[in-house]
Amino acid sequence: MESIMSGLLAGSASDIEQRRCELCTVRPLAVCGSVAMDRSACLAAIARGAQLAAGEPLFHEGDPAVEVFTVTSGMLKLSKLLPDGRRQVTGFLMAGDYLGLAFAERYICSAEAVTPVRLCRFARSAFLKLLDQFPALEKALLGRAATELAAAQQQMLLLGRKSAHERIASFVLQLAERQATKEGQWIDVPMTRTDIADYLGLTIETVSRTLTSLRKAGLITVPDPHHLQIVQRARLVAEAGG
Amino acid sequence: MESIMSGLLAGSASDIEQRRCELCTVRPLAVCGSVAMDRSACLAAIARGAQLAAGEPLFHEGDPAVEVFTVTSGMLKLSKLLPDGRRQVTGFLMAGDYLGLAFAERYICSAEAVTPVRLCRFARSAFLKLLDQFPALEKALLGRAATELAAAQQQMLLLGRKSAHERIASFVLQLAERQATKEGQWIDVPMTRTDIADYLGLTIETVSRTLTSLRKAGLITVPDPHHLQIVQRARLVAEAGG
DNA sequence: CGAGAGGTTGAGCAATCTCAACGGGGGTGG
DNA sequence: CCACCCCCGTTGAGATTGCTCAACCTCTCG
Repeated sequence: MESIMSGLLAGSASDIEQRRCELCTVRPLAVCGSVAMDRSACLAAIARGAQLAAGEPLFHEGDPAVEVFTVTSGMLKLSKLLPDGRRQVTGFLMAGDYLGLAFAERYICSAEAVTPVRLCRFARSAFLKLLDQFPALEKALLGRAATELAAAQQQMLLLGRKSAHERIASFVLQLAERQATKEGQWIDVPMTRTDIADYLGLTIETVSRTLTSLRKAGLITVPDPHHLQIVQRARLVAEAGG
Repeated sequence: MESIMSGLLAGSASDIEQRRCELCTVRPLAVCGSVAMDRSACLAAIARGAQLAAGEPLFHEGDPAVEVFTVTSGMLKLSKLLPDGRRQVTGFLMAGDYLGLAFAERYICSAEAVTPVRLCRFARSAFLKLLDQFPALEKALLGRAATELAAAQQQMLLLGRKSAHERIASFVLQLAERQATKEGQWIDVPMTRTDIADYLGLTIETVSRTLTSLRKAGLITVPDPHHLQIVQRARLVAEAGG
């Protein structure tokens, strides 16, 4: 249970290994941040572990939101669909992220595993009770929501006003940032070109072409479709256009 | 103070008139919803009234977030800028809306009055204290954040995947919905074509042309640039593409 | 009365999409 | 074990949507 707390309260990506939920996995837990709590009360929240294979859906847009989740490893994508099948990926979630905003009655988007995923699942009702017991958790959640809102606005700026080159450059930089990559290190790209396209509001062909163009211009290298490396960070930042 | 509470707790747009903040305006208050509260404690929050003329900025992206606000009348727009001046409007706020998410140290976007605006302003520190005193307020805020997040995701879908026609049709329907317009009633369009374009990720020319095209197709009428009317709702919904 | 802001319309252009072909890798079934 | 298929990614050529540039109109405000 502490891990949920720490997952929500801790921000840095460096201690991901220590965030695994002890109710869900076997891994013992590290210190639990600043929240004082009654562990047995927490245990009452009937958390359960869960795993998803790559490509497996967790829930669909419009399903009743009976559970909330925290990701302990792997990557998920959130998406929305238009009736004719056009898709918009609204975000990628990684270890430590929270899923299924506690106050909507139904999920507002679909969630699907990009890589194999491990998570903690909680009955929503139990989670809501937990919020009452631990005000600090509620504050953390509010902070999380604010962060997500800021990210959403940034993405609106990208989708509404940036060119394909700028979108791809921004995306690469964002990937690097979330992985705390140092200059020259490999960056993991777990998602497919289709996922990237649906995230950036482009087609897969444009994603592919633009990556090729950045590669040919010497800003990045792309050893295989699921790895890349930033070669000229400054020029890539310029290409990202703010 | 009750009005802030009710502004945050009440959802429906129908009682806007009863939401005016009594600390800021002269209007007496209606019932205050479900929150028990100590009024004098609330008054301690040093709320102040404020007015803005159309076009006047309230704050800019990146400014230290020393105050939070609730809108009591008029319309505001939120926007983000790229270094070269491209703009994305991330939302329009109306009476009852909340401004300046309490947990960020700096404003993540700029706010500017579209029409003359009245609002309540609170020192952020006082507002945060208030949150501690009234857990229900915090819950309401969390609910607000969830709603905004859902709207943001919907907007990402629009920006990433919808055509110009679909964007305009969606926008018109959204305007009608927020004004609780009945079929055939006039819809107010307080913002300029530039604002609409920056909200929908289009140019003003495309906005203008597309509205003309919807008008010529008989789906709407546009008596003047700041008013319109839905004539064939079903076809407009179809045009909005989900 | 002139200037400027906001809006509409037209013509041409270009970024991005669509359609199509092709190649590699992995899983599956014969 | 191998052939086949399917998914994923890349590349090319042509089509199209929406942008750019430009003219013009109306209304408001000095």
